[in-house]
Amino acid sequence: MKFLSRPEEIILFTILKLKEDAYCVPIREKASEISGKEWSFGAVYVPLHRLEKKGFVKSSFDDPTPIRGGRSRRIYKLTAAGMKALAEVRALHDNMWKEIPEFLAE
Amino acid sequence: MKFLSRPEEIILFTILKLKEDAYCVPIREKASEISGKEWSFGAVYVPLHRLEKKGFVKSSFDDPTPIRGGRSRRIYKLTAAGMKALAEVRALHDNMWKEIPEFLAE
DNA sequence: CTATATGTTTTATTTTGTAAGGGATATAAT
DNA sequence: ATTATATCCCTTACAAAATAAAACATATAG
Repeated sequence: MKFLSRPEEIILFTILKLKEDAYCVPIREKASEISGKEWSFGAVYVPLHRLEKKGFVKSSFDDPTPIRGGRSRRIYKLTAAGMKALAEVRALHDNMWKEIPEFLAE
Repeated sequence: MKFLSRPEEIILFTILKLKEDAYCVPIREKASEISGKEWSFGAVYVPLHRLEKKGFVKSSFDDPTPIRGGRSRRIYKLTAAGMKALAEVRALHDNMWKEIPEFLAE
């Protein structure tokens, strides 16, 4: 197996959706929203670091003077490789399920 | 997170597809076919046992006199809970991706 | 100068994934 | 009969990943 794990997939996906605002706090919120489950910070950070190590995301501290307090934000962006990995896992799922009628999903 | 892992999903899915013939050897073959990657026996067995422990599959030795040699086969079947878990993960994926245009997947 | 809001990061534990090898039994070949 | 071969099951030991919980950092408000 060399596919993205499910948490990795969800995290990459939220980064894709959040665009400019993809830093830890909203990533965690959006991931919770999408999946309907609570995500701890560790559940976001640890995979995120791994994804960066693998070259699937790239990060930068994009905000030298934050508006309200707290440290500057580390913004994440998908790389081309990350995009490809996401697409791969999407295609896997779509191919798997495409012949199975919907009612099995309920 | 409480979703099926990706290997768990794929294994449950192959059991669903194989119906009566869902024992280890063909499960492994079909999983390889679906995912396009090699699966070791351990990669099938260990998750399979875990799935049984959790009540997502049920197994029985269904073949007292095998045709060609070897031991009798352990046949796996999805339980209602397994079906539900599979459907849940399918729905998660479908909801996630439904608004994202196809071309992002290529 | 303390409290609060906002974010990041690490650590320790549990869970999961994988490769490699061992054991069992029925038929085929000699 | 004895050996070989084909099928299949199962375990174990190691590696990787997921998660919860807590620690750390700093800008602004009072």
